[in-house]
Amino acid sequence: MKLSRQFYSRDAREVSIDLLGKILVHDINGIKLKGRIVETEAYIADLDKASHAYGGRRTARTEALYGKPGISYVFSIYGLYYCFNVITKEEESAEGVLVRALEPVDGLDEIARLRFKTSYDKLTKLQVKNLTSGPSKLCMALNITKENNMEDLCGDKLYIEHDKNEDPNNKFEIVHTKRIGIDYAEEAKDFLWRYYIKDNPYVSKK
DNA sequence: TACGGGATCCACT
DNA sequence: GTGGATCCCGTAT
Repeated sequence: MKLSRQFYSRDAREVSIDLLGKILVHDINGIKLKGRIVETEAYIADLDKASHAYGGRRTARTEALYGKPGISYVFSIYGLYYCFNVITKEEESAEGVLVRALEPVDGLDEIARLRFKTSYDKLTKLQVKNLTSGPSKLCMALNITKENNMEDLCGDKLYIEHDKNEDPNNKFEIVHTKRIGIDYAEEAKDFLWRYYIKDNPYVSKK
């Protein structure tokens, strides 16, 4: 079952936590690439010097952050990579969740090809671990690019769904810790706004 | 119009 | 653990 607009219409920190264990799906001409979300980070412009929209900064790039909950914000970084966020809370609020790592679930051969140009069964152990264990790795793996910026995740192409195999009696443990790669953000760099599933091998950094 | 740097990854040491 | 890749965007001139 697909996550509803309502799911996204909450504080980015709550959404970050509840996204753990959910399945990100990119439908590429009928081939479904799927990964279980195992690591997220919250960004809340009003409180957060690490946010691209801090201080009400509003440009062509950050426009998605101000959009309605449940749309994507994909930005490019270091000239060659992309990062994927989901927008939360409400229009004009500039809150979002960076999806930092996935555990590959479906479309494994296609994912392996997109990352390493080979089939899944030919991957080394290290390559398997590196398939989706980082924010830009997962974009390469699921073929998420700037073309997917401001995509409505309540649509049929790029969306997030509940994991039907999740066992409600055996809930995973969630670690709350500091975010990555934002040392410039002064006090905000110490906010415990990164969340991950304890002991999952695809988490980008312990 | 120019310049500097980034919510990263990878190869190499 | 370190540095290079590589380009788009934000900010200043």
